[in-house]
Amino acid sequence: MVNIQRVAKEAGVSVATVSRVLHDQNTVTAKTRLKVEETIQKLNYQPSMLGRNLRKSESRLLLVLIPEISNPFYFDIIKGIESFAISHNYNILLCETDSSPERENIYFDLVKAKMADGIISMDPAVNVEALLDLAENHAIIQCSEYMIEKEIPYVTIDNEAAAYRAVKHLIKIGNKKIAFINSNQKYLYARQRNKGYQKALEEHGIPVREEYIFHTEHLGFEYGQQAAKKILNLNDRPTALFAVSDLLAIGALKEISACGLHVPDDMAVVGFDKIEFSNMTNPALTTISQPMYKMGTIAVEMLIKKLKGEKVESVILDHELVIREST
Amino acid sequence: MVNIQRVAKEAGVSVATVSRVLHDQNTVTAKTRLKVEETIQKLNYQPSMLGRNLRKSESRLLLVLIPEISNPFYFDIIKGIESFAISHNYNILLCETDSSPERENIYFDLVKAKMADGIISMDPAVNVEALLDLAENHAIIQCSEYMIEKEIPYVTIDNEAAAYRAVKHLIKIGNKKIAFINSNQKYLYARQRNKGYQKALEEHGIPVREEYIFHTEHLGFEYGQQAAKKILNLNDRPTALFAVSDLLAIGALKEISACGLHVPDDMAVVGFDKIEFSNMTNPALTTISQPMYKMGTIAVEMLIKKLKGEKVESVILDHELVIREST
DNA sequence: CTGAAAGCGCTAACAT
DNA sequence: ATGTTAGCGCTTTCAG
Repeated sequence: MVNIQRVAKEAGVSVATVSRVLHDQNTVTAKTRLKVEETIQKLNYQPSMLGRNLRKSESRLLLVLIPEISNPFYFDIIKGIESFAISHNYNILLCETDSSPERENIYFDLVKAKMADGIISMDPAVNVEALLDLAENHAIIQCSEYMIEKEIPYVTIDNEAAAYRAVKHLIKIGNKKIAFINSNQKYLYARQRNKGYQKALEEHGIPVREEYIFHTEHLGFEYGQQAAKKILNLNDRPTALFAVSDLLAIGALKEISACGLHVPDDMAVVGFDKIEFSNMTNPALTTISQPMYKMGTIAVEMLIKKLKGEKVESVILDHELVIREST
Repeated sequence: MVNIQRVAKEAGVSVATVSRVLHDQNTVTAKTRLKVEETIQKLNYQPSMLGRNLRKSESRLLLVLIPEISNPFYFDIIKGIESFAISHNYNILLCETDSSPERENIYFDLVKAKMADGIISMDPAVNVEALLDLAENHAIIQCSEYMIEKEIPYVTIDNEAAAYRAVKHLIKIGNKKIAFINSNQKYLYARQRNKGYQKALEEHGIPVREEYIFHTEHLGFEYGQQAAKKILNLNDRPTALFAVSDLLAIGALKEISACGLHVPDDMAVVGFDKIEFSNMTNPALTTISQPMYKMGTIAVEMLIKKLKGEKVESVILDHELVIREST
């Protein structure tokens, strides 16, 4: 392996000068610079980041914690994160936690061991204690999910307002019996969306019926199917349903048509997230769209600021209702 | 930051002893070990990987190159890679190349700069020259895609046999006019699957009709839709279609039902990959399943072997035909 | 404008 | 069983 010493010797200069050339410092004569650059070419020298990292005590690696790599909700966020990070000379380590504390710990340890500089956490099931603990000495940003009253900066949308908007849309087009497929209430976003659901109903004088509200353990097609099955078996069958995730809504769509019913005539359906699939279903899904890509870029921007020691403020972004064929 | 020196001083031993305790070497007295362990606890010492990495000249980071993070084809492969890697103390840097050479180069440079130890390439559009060049001095494995006659080890399935199997199934259930949605022939897998398609037809005395073969630039729903549109407009309309990717097949499904036609009665459809979503379509998609997870674990296993300097052999895995409602 | 040298935190060969 | 020490490759301060 050819190192900086070797280049210096070959070019007849000191390692300091090679380093200066490498970093575009103007304190080098054109002539010296040329000589060094030629030598670098000739020897095909590539500076090792290992040395650099140790010296500067940084890794330029950022961790992104997500529960499941296959959840399409994260795709565009990750794209945003990646593009911003790369353009600022950071790399992204995508970490699938499976919402398991052990798995999470591996990644937390990576930061403690200086193998990564900071974390963007998108796992709603993250171990809060551990995260807060880590945040004392390390740069951490939460994306999409967050903790009220805690000092970890976050970027998110207004979940309550978004759910309210979705349900209000269902009411406007004539539905009064609206089922709600929510995920586990231990997640803040689930509680907030539940609030939005209830608020919309109450505002229109529609009583909230507990038997219309369902909770799923995970976000996946099959959980949507199961919930839909229960909804369809209800005595006083709802005419519409709102699911907190497109995945759940798509599963429900499948179940509804499997029962020979028609969307939206027999049952209107609204999802959440506007994942790409949601336009491929039959009928195409009405859903809430979040500015994913932007959320990603903002999250890294905040993280990099934090890494520099700057003060960062949390951000709440706008959402949109995308009306398609399912309502 | 508390370092090994500090621990050594505090515990009244040498840094070597601390290092020995850290690495579970038995050459340390129980008493000394205890003292050191207590000190580590007390100071909350966490060894820095930066120092370790420089010293050992390794990063324990593996790159996984994929064209698109959102392509479900890769999900289980990645899961397999991750679990095997983590259990062997490696971490995975998932790299989205967008099939762009510039983007790819960023990652190749990461390896050259010793920031990563090796690469698993799954990008069929990878810059072959650059990859072969890199492979001269670095550990590289190809997964799913590969190069014939080149020395980079790979793990894959028999694409020709799989396509042959799919088309033969369509013939068996009574189809003679079978359209084929392939991706760009510049990819080896596309050429191999094309061979399988032709072989099945020829074996049953069915002439290969050029107008039944379509090529898409990318693998995405919308490309499948477009191709299906053309197929449906054909004078002598096919009664079945085989797509080289579930994504394409699902797009086709959407288009077919949008035209008021019925699958499988008017048009039987077979996909490829058995992505999760392929079971959520209406009707559920018949498809070819590859042992993704296993492919992933084998790929890392090969890479780690290579890193150790061992000789590795390429592997070809089995596939399966999963018959569902679309045929 | 350039060079010498310290040192980032760790491992491991060698010495005791 | 434990300590001493060189050195991984780099950046940066200080001197000249």
